[in-house]
Amino acid sequence: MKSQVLRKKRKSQSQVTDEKRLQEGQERIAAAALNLFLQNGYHNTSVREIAQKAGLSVGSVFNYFTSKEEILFFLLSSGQVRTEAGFQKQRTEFERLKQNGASPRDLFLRAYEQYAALTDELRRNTVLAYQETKSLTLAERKRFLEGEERIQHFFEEIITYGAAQGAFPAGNIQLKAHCLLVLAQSWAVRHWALSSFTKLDEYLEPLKSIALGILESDSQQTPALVAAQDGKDFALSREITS
Amino acid sequence: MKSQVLRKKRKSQSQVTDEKRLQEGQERIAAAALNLFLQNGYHNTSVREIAQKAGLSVGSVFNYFTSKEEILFFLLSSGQVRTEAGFQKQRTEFERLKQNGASPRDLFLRAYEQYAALTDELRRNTVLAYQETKSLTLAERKRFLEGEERIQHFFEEIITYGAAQGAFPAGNIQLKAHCLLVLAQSWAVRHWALSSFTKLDEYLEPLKSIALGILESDSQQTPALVAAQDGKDFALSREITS
DNA sequence: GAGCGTGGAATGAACATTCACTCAGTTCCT
DNA sequence: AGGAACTGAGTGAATGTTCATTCCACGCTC
Repeated sequence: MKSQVLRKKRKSQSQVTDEKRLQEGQERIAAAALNLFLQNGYHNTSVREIAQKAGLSVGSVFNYFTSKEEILFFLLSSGQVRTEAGFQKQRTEFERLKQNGASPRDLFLRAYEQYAALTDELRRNTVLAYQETKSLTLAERKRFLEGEERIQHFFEEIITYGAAQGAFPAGNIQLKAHCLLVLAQSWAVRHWALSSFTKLDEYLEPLKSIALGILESDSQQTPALVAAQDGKDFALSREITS
Repeated sequence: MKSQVLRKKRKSQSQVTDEKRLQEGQERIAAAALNLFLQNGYHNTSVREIAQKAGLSVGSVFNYFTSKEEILFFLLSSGQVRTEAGFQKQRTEFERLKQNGASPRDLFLRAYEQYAALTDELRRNTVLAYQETKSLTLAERKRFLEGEERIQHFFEEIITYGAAQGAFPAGNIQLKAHCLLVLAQSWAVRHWALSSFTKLDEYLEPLKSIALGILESDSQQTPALVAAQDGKDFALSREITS
């Protein structure tokens, strides 16, 4: 796959040419940067600190990346690349499972487990993504969000398949995919609020039944409106904030 | 309630003394800052820009806030303050609804609607919170996260009450509250992925049935494990990322 | 094996810029 | 007149990036 992730401009004359060495160096620098970014934020981390943590000089960092921002983009997109690769692998696996007569429900659970496992492994990258997407240039930000959309589409496909099989209702597929994604990602993003779950499995296990509930929810049948007898109440939220 | 949110050090001699004027000024500056922070991020926004947008000079900004960071904290915590105030108001309203024989289910829906409305109104603050919590000092960051926990507790209380009434199963209350919160907040945080929902209500309406599903999910009964016949598959997620 | 040339890689002082914050002076209002 | 509020040029510190220089591993020649 090479390193098509980065589109180098190579304007500086001194640049690492050996592909293997380049990749290893990038990985090392990025790993150091990830720690610092998560600890202090992107903007409060200087290139000097990154260089020091990576065991390099300031100048060398710029032999591996053309800018500080490129390090950030490297971190964010490498998470996506891995996730998409995972889904691609699943595509082929799905065919096999379908042959074995696996139900849409099982297919989904399988995919969800794997996505959750990935989010767990890339927990730090995910957090960084939520926090620092804004620090990218407009073009890179757009590219990144497109990747996120592609991931959501995977889930939409799975749900669509299940709906076509009549396994779950067809309504609001986009919303369902969104909710499923968000709940999985929240393991990373709001990890501080889930301290009672020490390991992913403890969180994932109950989450799976919630996820199935989402899949099977039929959003067409709206739940009865509450307190409809008292019109004033609905202005309360506005009142609060004025 | 005064403005206990901010603990001023007042080291500079020139400071706005009139309480009312102070608050109004802070509101105006903060409003200008919020726009800029969301557009360009906290660190890419200079105090000069904030001052200009607020129609003030640089120096004056520092008559209202002692530091740039204090503006950020003001924005983040004012969102929380409003949310908590909203919940407090609901507390009393709950008593009235209970008298009228409202079911726990209705109580919850009522609370959820209001929280969603608040999140919608404070959408910008919420996004900022997710992005820039890291830019606070450690002490302030801690204080902010404590506020978030308090909000989650409100939901836990509601669920606990409903469970005590036997309206929904009691398992994993913390998890349920977390999921409900996250899904509501995702309207703000992942708003770009929900472009097909133009108005909060379009999102909230189907979300409510999902939320009820979460409430009623019984996480004790774990869903049947998938592909249990093929042990290798469970290592795949690890394989993907190596 | 000694001496030399070559070029990829590492270095860190230097540069230009930006920015939060200050303060001496001014304006405004009563 | 007098104090509260405002002003904005100035300050010093910090930062991303550059580049002239150094380092070093290798192959070549004698």
